[in-house]
Amino acid sequence: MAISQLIKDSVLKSLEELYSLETADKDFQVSKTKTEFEGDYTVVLFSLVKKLKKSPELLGNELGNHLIKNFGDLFSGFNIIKGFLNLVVSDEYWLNTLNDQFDNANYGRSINKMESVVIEYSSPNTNKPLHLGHLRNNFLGWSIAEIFKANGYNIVKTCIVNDRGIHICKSMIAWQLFANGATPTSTNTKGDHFVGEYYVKFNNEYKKQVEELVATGMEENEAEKEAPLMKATQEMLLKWEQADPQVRELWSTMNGWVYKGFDETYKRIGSDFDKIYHESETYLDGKKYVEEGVAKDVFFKKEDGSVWIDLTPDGLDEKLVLRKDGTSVYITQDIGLAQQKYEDYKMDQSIYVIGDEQNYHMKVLKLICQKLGISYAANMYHLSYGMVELTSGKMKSREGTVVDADDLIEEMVSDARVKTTESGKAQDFAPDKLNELLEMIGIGAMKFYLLRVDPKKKMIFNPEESIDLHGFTATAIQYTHARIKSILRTGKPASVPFKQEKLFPLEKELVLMLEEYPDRIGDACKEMNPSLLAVYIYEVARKFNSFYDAHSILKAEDEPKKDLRLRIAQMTANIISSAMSLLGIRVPEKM
RNA sequence: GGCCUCGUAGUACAAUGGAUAGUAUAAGAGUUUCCGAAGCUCCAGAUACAGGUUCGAUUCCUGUCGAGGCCA
Repeated sequence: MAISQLIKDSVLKSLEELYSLETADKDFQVSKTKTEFEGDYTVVLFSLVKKLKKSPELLGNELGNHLIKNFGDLFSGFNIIKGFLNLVVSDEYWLNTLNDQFDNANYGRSINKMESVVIEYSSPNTNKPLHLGHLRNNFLGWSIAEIFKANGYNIVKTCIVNDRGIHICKSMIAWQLFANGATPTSTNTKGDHFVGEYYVKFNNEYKKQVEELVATGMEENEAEKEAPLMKATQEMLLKWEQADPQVRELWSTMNGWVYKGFDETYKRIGSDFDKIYHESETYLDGKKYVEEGVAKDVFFKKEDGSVWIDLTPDGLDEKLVLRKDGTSVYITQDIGLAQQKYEDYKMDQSIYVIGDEQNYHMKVLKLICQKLGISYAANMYHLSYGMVELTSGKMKSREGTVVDADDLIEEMVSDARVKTTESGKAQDFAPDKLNELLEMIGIGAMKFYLLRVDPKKKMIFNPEESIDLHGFTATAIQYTHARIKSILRTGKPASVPFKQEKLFPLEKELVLMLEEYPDRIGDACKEMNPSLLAVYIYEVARKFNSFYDAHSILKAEDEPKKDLRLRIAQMTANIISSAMSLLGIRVPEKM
C-alpha cells in the first residue's frame, strides 16, 4: 500500500483513538511537504481544528505524538508550523520500498476492475491527410487507453471514419475532372496526400466558378449553388446514396488510397484500433432510435414532419434530430453509433476523444442518450481537448496554415538527426539502429510536447520550441534513462540487499517520488489526463540527475551504499520506461 | 444576440481552497583530470482589473475589460 494511504489510515485511526471522532467528520488533507520545511508528508489541520476546538499546536502535538508512539515503523519525527503537521517518514520505510519494488515491472497493473471501457479517438475524414490537431487527438486517445489498462480496465479502442458525404464527393469529382487517371503509385504520392490534393483542387476550381458567375451578375449564395462543380458534386452524392456501382467503385478506390496513407502514419506514430467503424455503414442506424424516441415521447414531431427534442428544462435548446425530409443530422448518426458500440461491446463506460468545439454537441448527445434510457449514458464522457494553435494564430485550411502530420513527423525526426550528429553521440550505431533511435527521439519529442499540457486547454504549437531537446522534453527523460542503463551495464544490485542505516536527502527525495508512481497512474486515470504523468516523470528524471550529480553510484562510499544506489537507479529506469510507455513514448538503452 | 471556455514572468506551461505562486525556455554567473555536460548549481523575473465569500483565494461568486469556441 502506498505511503499516502498509510498516512491517511494511521491519522484516521489516531483521531478515533484520541478523540473518538465520527468517520464523517474526519476529512483532512495529506500532501507532500514543501521542500523548504522539514518532513515528507503534511497533514493540514485546519478543518480538524474547527471540529475539535483545539489550537493547531495542541492538536498537532497530540496527533504527532500518538502517531510516533503507535506507528513508529512509519514515522520518525514531526513538527508543527501554523496549522500544518509535517511528518517525517522513517528511512526504514523507504529502504523497504526500495528492496521490494526496485525491479517491479508491473506498477499498478495487478488490479483487474472487470470493467470495460470503449475509447473512441482519431476519427479522420477520408478527404485529406492528418494534421497537427489529429496528432493531439491520437496521442491523447492512445495514452488514455494505456493509462486505463494500467488501472485494470478492459479497453476497446475504436475509431469512426468519416468516409462519406459531400466533402468526400468533392475530391472524387476533382479527380474525375482533373487527374487524367493519375494514381498515388503513378505520381509516387502518399495516398492520403494524393486525395487531399484533389480536395484542394476542387475548392480552387469551385472558387473560380463562383467568381465567374458573380461576375455575370449572380448573387454570391446563388452562385455557390449554381456552380457546375457543386451541382456535379450534389449529383454524385445522390448517386452514392443510391449505391450507383460506378460511383461506389471510384469511392472505394479513392478511400482505399487514403487508408493506405493513414495506415502508414498510424504505424509510424504507434496508433492503433481494435475496431474501426465507417460512417458509410452506420449513418442510417440512428433513425430507428428516433422513431422509438418519438413513441416514448422523448422526441416530438413538428407540423412539417421534422423531429425535435426539447432540452430547455436542462438549460439547453430545442435540438433537431431528424430533418423534415426524413434525413439524419449528425446527432442522429451519433445516437446510432452509440447504440451500435453498446451492442458490440456492452461497455460500462464510453469515452469520446473529440475537440472542444463539440462541447455543446456532446452534452446534447449524452442528454439524449440518457433520456432514451441507454444504460451506460451516465458514463459517457467527452474527453474534450483544446485546439492546437500556431504562434502565428489558428490553423486554417483555407489559408494553407495547416500543419501536416507527416511533414511535422519528418521534420522532428530529421531534426533529431541533426542534433544527434552535432552532439557526437551515437557514432557507433549501425544505420538501422540509428534510424530507430531517431524515430524514438523525434516522435517522442513531439508526443511529449503535445501531451505535457492539460488536454482541456488549448495550446500553442511553437515549431522551434517543439524540436528543442533540452528542458521539459521527452529527450531529456530518454537521456536520463540511457544514462542509467549505461551504469547498470557495469553494476547490478545484489541479489540480497545489504543492511542500510540512513539515506541522504537526495536519495530519500528520489525514492519518495518513485514510491508515488502507482498513485500517479491512478490520478492520471481519474482525471483522464496524461499530462500528470508527463510532469511527474520529468520531475523524477530531474531528481535523478541531481542525485546522480551529488552521489557516485559505482564508486559509492561502501558496498551497501553502492547496492542501495544501484537499486534506486534500477527503480528509476523501470519507472521512466513504464511511465513513458503509458504516454506512447519509447526509451532507448543507449543514445 | 444567447450559451460555454480561458486571461499567471519576455515566451510556453504548472499549482484537489493551504505555507514564501512552481517548471521550462530566452537573459546573466558558474560547473568536465572522477559512473554519459542532451546534465548539474546559482541568479533574476508573473496571478488582467474592481468588489465579495473565509482562518486562508491563481482557484469559489458578481461585475468590467480582453481572447477563443458553439448556436443560428
